[in-house]
Amino acid sequence: MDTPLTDGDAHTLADLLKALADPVRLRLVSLIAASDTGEACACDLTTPTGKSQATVSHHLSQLVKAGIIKREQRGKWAWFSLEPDRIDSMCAALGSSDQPR
Amino acid sequence: MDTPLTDGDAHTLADLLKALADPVRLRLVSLIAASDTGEACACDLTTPTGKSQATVSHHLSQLVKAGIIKREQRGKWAWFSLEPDRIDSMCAALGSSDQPR
DNA sequence: AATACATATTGACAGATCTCGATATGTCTG
DNA sequence: CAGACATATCGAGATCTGTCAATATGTATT
Repeated sequence: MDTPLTDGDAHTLADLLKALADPVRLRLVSLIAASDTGEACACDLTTPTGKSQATVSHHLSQLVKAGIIKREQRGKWAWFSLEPDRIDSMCAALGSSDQPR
Repeated sequence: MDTPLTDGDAHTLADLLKALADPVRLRLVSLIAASDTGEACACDLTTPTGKSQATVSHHLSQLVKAGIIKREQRGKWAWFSLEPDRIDSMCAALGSSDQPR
């Protein structure tokens, strides 16, 4: 990168990083990513994290708000899948700032 | 990724992401990355962030502790440069978990 | 050694974040 | 429509984080 991040860009990127910077949320993302179909039901995500239903729901909401995963209601279940390219583009934004020249 | 992150891996990754998930620290990293020589003196990093000297010093310490940048004392000045590959390997760890298959 | 300067550390405060139990909302089934 | 079930939201407590003024530490200069 030739020019440093603007203040605004830094805030935007920080928000995205923050959404990912939690062990429970990383675990949720990787559980979804590791599923055969690429999506996972909220009901299957509570037990593996060892957190309460309320806590998991809260984390899933944060991931949705950050655009990292998306939510689809199907009957009484909520299904989550990765928002394609979101993490990749975050890495691209970071990658462009770690080359001294 | 075929298997989800372990709890330990998730914590490690989260710590690294957290170190980066702050507008001021992102700004610092990008200022260092954007410098001609690939390194920057602490004295040149205070003004652009608009924060106090103590705050900037604190953020730089966090980045060093996370292994994102390294510090070199040169006379009375402290020079900082990026720790090569640290961010790249973080992205690699993330990238391997955003492919449904 | 005394002074000046660059950076780090300390102590304190405000605000954010994680967590949970309790409750509300929404959806299916009988 | 009543009951059961899945998920979201609320309210509150505990902990973590960003910030700064004040002070300490370390380095060079005279």
